Amino acid sequence: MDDVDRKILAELQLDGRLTITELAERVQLSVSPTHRRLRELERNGAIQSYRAVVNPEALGLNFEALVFVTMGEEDRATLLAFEEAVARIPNVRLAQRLFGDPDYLLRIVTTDLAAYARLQDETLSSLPGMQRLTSTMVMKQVVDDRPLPS
Amino acid sequence: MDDVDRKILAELQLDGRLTITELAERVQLSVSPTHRRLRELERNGAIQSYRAVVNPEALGLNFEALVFVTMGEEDRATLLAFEEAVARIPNVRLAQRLFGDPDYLLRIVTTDLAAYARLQDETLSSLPGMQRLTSTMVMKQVVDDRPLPS
DNA sequence: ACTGAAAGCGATGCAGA
DNA sequence: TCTGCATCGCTTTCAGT
Repeated sequence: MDDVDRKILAELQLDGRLTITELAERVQLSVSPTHRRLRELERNGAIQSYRAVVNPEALGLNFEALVFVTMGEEDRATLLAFEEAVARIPNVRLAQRLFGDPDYLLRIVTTDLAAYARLQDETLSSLPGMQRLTSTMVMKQVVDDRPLPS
Repeated sequence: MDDVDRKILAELQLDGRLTITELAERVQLSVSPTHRRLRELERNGAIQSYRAVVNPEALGLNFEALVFVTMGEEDRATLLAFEEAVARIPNVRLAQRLFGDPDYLLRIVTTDLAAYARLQDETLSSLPGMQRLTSTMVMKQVVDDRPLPS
């Protein structure tokens, strides 16, 4: 992991479909070693995947909420069951376990407020071990899933 | 935006470097119309960009925190100044304005706790209009920036 | 570990239905 | 709007330094 590798990661976070030819020009190296470095970054897990960034509104997903979860039981089995249940809900884009209170943050997208209300009532509020939910509507994306800093 | 377009978006969220040839097979169409549809999805903004998903640890970014921000002043000019200042901090991966309290959520990555402490003291705690910060360390990614649901 | 070249394969554009 | 084809460029591998 030298400066060239870091530059490759930076460029591919900005444009994940860069051709190796173009990438080679940007890192000032010929095609072969650029190709070799890229494959190695993929192999060793520095590059986890490639993704198209899709506009949620194009899919009619116009509503986003953050949910703060406080757990009632904190034993290992309950947390595992909670986390597996959360991972099975497709509307959950991000779920993080936190230190302190709340125990979890969930980032959730739905088509609209009504769909969210249904999701909370039918699914979220009966997650295993969950004691209390506090949810907040997102008004605006100020910084929207930016690349990692160098 | 028909079912084929939705399928294209779903596939490219799973693998943003799919070749058009491979994509065409997955959506059961020949290469030309698949190509045409893809370019149209890019042109109309349904596909906003392509990204390599990089493992933060590969770049030594081992620390993540969530910061809840309560504003002291809420006039338009102050909020604008706050949002612009936040957007200029490279460690901020996500910033959202929320309804209710807190006013903003920030998702922040740094190399370690010490670097975060420095960032909070030197930068975050003097953001324009900011009244109060509450920060929480992230213990674990349960669901890590998943594709949008279909 | 990089350079340069050769071969295979995909992207892109076009004719025809 | 689709299929099928032709051209061009990129990816991938390999010999040489």
